Amino acid sequence: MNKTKIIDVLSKLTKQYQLDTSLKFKTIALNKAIYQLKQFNGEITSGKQAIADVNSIGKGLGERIDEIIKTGTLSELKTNKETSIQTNAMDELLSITGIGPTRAKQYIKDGITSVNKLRDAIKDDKIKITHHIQVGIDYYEDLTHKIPRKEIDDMKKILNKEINKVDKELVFEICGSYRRGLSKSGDIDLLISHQHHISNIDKQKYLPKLVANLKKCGFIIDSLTSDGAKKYMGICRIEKSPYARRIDIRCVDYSAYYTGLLYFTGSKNFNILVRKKALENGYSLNEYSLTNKETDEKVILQSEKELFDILDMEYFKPTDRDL
DNA sequence: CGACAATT
DNA sequence: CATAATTGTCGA
Repeated sequence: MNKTKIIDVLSKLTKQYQLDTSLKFKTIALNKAIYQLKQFNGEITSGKQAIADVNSIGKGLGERIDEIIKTGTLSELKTNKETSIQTNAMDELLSITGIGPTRAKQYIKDGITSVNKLRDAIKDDKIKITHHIQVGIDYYEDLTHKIPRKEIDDMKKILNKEINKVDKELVFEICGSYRRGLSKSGDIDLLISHQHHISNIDKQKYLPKLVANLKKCGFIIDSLTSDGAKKYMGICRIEKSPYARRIDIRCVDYSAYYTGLLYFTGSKNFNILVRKKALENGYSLNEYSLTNKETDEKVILQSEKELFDILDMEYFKPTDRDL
């Protein structure tokens, strides 16, 4: 009860912070603190107690929590209509892919406060936009919908067929929340590699070839990137589905396949856990490699399981990584 | 080309 | 102090 109120007020404060790009890192810190407050099971009785019991809360936030407990709000929180219009506009504009804080702020200054107003401004030739933003607007409604697992199962068949057409020995996996077994996903996160190319896989042009095939068969219907040999971002759709979907494809050297698989499967919290475990065991881990810090040697993994063994931790199935 | 924006 | 790499856009 008490905690919810505090989170509620602090959430309003982050939205207000978002309007000022110079407060970028304060916003990040505040969001981190809100996340920790949500994780914390228990009452918040004072700022002092919050500092002691909850991670990511320091002196400044402690004082703010005391103020919220005492007055129910924060004096720095603006309540005027203008600010609330701006925070809502910021939320909506930032939800368009291709628009970040800098552009959103500029648009709001120009009186563009919603997706529809942005559409009008483009139609009336008032502003210029990137291709990425155009695609973000074109598919805005579609992309608000989550993807049912069954639909990705169907996509997997198409992907398997087209990947095989490029090269029979390519390996691939759909990562992200799909691999973690969730019933819905925000996008499709595809990782591809090839056992015989331990480095410079991009020279083989597997990714551009695959993208060309996926366009030809009608699966990919629009693109956010075009020339990349390592990373592709675009829009896809299967006939049965009422909505277009976001797809990301990464092509990595086989030497980085299993670290990439781990990284792109997540979850974010699980990755943090494994990286920490790696450090404790004298290794550093990122999406590209597992490196022994003593010898500076990179371990070329042959499976995910091998990574868990080296780090002396029990194997986590993908479906157990949703922390 | 380099600086900047945005994404993951 | 604040993740790093990839890609796209714009202006000199």
